[in-house]
Amino acid sequence: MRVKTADKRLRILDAAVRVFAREGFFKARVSQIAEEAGLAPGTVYLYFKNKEDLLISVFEVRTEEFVSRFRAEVEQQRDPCSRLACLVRMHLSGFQADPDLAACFQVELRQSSRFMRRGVKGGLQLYLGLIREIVEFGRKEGAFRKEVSAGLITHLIFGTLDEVVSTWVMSGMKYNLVSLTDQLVELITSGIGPKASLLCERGLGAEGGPGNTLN
Amino acid sequence: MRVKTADKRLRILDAAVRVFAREGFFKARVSQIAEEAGLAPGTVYLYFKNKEDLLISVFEVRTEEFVSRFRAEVEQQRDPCSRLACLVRMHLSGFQADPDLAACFQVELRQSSRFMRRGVKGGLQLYLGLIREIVEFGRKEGAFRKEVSAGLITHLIFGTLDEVVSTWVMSGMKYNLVSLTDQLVELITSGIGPKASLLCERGLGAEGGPGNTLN
Amino acid sequence: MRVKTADKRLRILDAAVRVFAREGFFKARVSQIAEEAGLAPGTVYLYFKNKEDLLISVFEVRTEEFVSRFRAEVEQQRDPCSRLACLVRMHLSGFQADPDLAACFQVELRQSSRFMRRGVKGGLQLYLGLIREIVEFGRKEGAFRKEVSAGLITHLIFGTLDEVVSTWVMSGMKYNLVSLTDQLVELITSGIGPKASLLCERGLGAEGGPGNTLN
Amino acid sequence: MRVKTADKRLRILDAAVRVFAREGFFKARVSQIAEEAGLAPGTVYLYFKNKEDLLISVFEVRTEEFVSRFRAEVEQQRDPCSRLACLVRMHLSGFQADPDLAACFQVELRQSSRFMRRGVKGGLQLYLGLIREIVEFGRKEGAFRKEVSAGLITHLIFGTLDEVVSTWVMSGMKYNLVSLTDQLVELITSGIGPKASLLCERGLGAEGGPGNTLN
DNA sequence: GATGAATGAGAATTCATTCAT
DNA sequence: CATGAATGAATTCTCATTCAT
Repeated sequence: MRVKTADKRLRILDAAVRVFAREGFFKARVSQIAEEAGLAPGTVYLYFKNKEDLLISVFEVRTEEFVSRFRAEVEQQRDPCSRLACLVRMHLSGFQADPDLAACFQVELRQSSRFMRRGVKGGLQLYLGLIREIVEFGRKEGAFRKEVSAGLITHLIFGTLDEVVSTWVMSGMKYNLVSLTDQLVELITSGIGPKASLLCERGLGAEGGPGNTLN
Repeated sequence: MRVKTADKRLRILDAAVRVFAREGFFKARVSQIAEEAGLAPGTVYLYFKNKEDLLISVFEVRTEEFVSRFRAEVEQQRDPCSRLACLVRMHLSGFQADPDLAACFQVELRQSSRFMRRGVKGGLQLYLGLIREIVEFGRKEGAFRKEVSAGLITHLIFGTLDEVVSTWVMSGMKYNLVSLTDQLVELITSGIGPKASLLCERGLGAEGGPGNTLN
Repeated sequence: MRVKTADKRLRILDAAVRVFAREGFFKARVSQIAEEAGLAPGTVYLYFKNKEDLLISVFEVRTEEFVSRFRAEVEQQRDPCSRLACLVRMHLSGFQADPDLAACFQVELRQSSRFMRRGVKGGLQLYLGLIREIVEFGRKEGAFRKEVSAGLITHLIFGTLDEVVSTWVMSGMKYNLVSLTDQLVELITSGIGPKASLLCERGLGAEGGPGNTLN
Repeated sequence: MRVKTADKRLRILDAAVRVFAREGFFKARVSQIAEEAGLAPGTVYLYFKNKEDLLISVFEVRTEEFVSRFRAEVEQQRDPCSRLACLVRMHLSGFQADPDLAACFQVELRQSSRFMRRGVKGGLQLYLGLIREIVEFGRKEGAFRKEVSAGLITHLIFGTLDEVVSTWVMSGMKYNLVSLTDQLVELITSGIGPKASLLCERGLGAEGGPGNTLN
């Protein structure tokens, strides 16, 4: 029973990601999500309060997965710059690997005023927390500068990643997002590293490819 | 007639900013905006195609004003770093000076799927264009690095500013946004400058004040 | 404009009586009422707050008409017993003449919890007020007793009339309701005791006819 | 098993009276009634066809109890007037003693269209039957008049009692209902005419107390 | 008999938008 | 140009009821 119940919740979440990505949040019908999950419309409301709750739950659940997966990976790196690079790469590849989820996170989710007004504390704070850990670790190790507030650095990193992914989504997801990793890390680390850019030695990879709107 | 007409258009836009900020985009009633502008509901449709067009027009019009005002100011600076600093300061102070507008731009506007899907080319591209000009100028002058794509740098700058302002809005606009200017510029320029951070000599100003969620 | 507006309100009320009587309050569709009034569904909501408000407005409007019509007639009688007889006759004939309205008042209206909880002060109080005037007048003239509270008498009269009409409605409106007038007046004025109080001299009319469930 | 089963049925009925009185028929949730009876929602449907059946069963069961209890008491009186007085007193005190039941009978029950359309033959007919027996007995004994139809008299008695109790419920059950007994009996037996028919000798008791809306 | 998770029908209502005046 | 009364499309969500366990 437990299992079947958890299973249903997940089926609804998966269906929601697909339908939200395909139709957009407002056009998406709850009945359509239910059908795609193989359930009756009313059943959705046994697991989620309403349509917006469903959208936000998608974000929360997936973000939690991301955060724990990312953290496990990140902590295998001993070098602060590598940790940052690891995060950036996973962030970009996470979305590149799941276009539906990318559309949900970068576009549809923003149409929830509850989300935009940061009425959702969980997921985003969790993610910002992970970034901040990396920042604090880098400072402790002497790899990242300490004169600028850690919060500001955290938001610079998140803001940059978010904007880059959004631009990729908007431009039709046509170019290779992950290939921007090195350039991004270089930009960010050279900014937050105390000395010049040679601390983090990374060759600057190829651009995202043809049509890269970020060029 | 011309004047009165332009006047009405402006009155509607001003009313819209207030009502959108106060009620949020979806709760905002067109009839309420009309009333606040001293007009009948139908009249709004003589000037704007629909409610979303009104929201986006607010963005376009205000952004155009911003861009031309910012550009005039920016171009008075001869030094690339100063130009960047000027932009950052104006961006932050522009929103700090008009909380209603800030709420509109950072929260309500995102609820327009047309905006989020970048169906709006004008305003945002204009603003990104202004940032890019500064970046290109800095590169030409040898103050900003050339190994990383200018587009990426542009998005780093915009993404960071946008995230910082969003965070300020969400946290209740309680701290001083403008006072973050120097730290932000330092972060950005030290990242994008070819050599170490001493190119742009700026003292790191005070933090945003108590309750600054960016710390 | 005024006239057309008033006209629409009336058209809606008339349509509502018909639809409520035909379908019952809950089965009645607002869209059906609108259609029967030759209007769009939304228009109903320009004149009435919601479906229940429509039902209650039917009651209020019609009761006000009844009360002013009844009062005009009643006051032409100089004798208290005649006044009472006049009221009873008009009450019964009012419903007998309009079966749809009878169904609305005796059945559908009771399904509004707002009405049943006496959330509606206007109409019913108005009608009870009219009955009470007759009672007070009769007491002043020495025709009605003073040892029993006027309120109780008022409710005896109203309760009896209401129950008699309800019974008639429920039994299919098959017998002649008005013909019960004289018996009712006699009962009310003289009670069920054996000797006819000859104060109010009225022959006892025929029964309501075949199938009269009140026999 | 039998006993436990009957017990559950009763627990459901008791819970229903409380919930209907507290929430009103429509707002009342079957699951809430079940919970209050210490059972699962589905179990209610082993004992009752549906929610309306539950409401009507409350009425039927309680009315049957009333009728047999009232009849036993009434028949101990040998005098027709005393029988009537006994009925009136028991009717009033029955409701006064159980405010939840009063709310159910006078308000919620009327919201059942099946009840209002007299789709329920049992309980009400039973009660009307009891009243009628008293009327017929009074006629046989020469205490009640024969010129008026017994049915009409029955309905006068019931309508008056019903209206008086309804008014008491609506006004918040604040005054003493039972103390109206004597006045009511006097009114019914002797009418509203001026001279007290001394047939039924009963002192006119005190009014219902302060705030009595029947005054 | 008892359970309670799942069902799915069903319509009131809002409000952006129109267009006759 | 301006009005504002009228329109009508469009869908979430509830909760009584069922039935597999």
